[in-house]
Amino acid sequence: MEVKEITNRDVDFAQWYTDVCKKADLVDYSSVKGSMIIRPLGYAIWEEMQKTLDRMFKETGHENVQMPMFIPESLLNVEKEHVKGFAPEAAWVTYGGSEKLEERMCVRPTSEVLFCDHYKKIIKTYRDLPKLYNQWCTIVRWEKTTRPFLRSREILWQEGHTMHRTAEEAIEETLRMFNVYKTFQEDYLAIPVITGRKTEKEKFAGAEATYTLEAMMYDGNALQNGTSHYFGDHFAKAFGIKFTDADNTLKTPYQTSWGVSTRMIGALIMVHGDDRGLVLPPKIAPFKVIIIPIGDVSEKLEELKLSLKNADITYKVDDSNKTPGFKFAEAEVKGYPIRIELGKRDLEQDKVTLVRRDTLEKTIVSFDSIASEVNKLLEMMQKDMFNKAKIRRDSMIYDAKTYDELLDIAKTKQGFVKINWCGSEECENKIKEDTAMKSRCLIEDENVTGPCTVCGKKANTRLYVGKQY
RNA sequence: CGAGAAGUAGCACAAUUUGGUAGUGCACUACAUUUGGGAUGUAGGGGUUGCAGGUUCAAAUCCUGUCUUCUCGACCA
Repeated sequence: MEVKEITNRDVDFAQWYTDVCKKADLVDYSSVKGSMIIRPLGYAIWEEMQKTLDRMFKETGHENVQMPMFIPESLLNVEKEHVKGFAPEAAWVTYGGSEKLEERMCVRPTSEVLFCDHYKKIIKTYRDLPKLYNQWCTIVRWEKTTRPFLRSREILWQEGHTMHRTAEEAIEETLRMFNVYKTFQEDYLAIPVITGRKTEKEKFAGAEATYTLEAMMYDGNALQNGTSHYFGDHFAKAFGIKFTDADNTLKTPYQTSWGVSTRMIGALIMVHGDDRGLVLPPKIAPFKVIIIPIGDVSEKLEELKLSLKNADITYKVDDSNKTPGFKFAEAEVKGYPIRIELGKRDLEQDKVTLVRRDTLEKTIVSFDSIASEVNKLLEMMQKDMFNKAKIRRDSMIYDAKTYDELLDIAKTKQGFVKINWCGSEECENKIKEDTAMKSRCLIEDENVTGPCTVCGKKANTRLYVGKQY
């Protein structure tokens, strides 16, 4: 296996990202534009994400289902804001075999309408509520510009769709799942996220409110890393979903949806990676440890494997015929949290060398204490990675009081900017035209002092703006 | 979708200007020796030059179309 130079992260971030994706064997391109091949390491990371999230979904009462992949045009047309948002990027099926279809069908770009169509049939009484469904699937959006993990035409994701008896319950659900995402991203991916509501302009097509998780990449750009939507009863009304409540009157239920995708893998790369390649937070790494035997140490290797296994530490062994230096470099590209160098020199004193991937710091420990030392390091590393990312992010958040200040920051710095905002779309558009920055989310826990940073009129909220992927 | 660039072995490239046997390095395979930061020796394998047409005695090379990738913009979970 070849390990080649990776472009310097500070010289050309875009090229660095592509290099890491390819050289860590996460993805490959295919002959299908905009669809990526997720290779074993990339997919294993996704499986780790799925495993944890699926558990969290089930702990909060959700059930998995599988919906159709195709949406007849008439069904997509039922909710008009929704169609307007998604029709421009829908892929259409017009033939079945050699026969032209009477009604064309799009490949689902998201499944709200399919769930509604189904909910209409199965919700009759308040006793049927809430309905808490989730599906793991792929969706298709005909994106024009694509990049591995960040934006593709075929998206591997999870979408939760729920129906509730009251608006309050639905809002509670929207926020509950929003918090599940936040916990997952911060505790498992070690990615600090900024959370808040999207502006009217940026919210999901058909939603009443969209809550977003915004992560800052190493280069200061934002990546929307997950969303949770409250729909009110728009879709339910459009679809005619009704239930009999306890007071024997017909009512319309309230709806939510929420999703995260393999885009999170892109975030993982761009938040934690370095010039040597991928750096995986221990909790999401498919293998916590890579063992590199140096010379003939087969007897001790078996012993080591057993003690890791007994401690439930997942590992891989690189027993190829390469030189140690080569194996070290490759282990670094692939981001294994801990490398164990098992060589004769240390073993003579009953020691082994542990190297943590994030700091490349070496620790020499006694052979008998490996498992507990590894666990200690993994735990420390998980915390350190989060803190490091948070410190960097916080140092790249600016506050602009005046429009000139905003323009200056946009020109000379990278990162997010906090501003005062009057709430008008004109001001959002102006920022975008002048700086290429878009609204990230509202800042609801800060008081507004002073006028709108853009137009100088009365501001009624604080807002994060920033460039995005 | 607009502007620009590029596609020759797994990768990086040469041969294209001036049409004439597709080549180099790394990687790969076998064996041996090695092993604490990208090994060494010996012997080997791998190509319808992105794809489709056209011009020509002859096309990697010239012409047309098309696809894919990258960069920037527009669009966008």
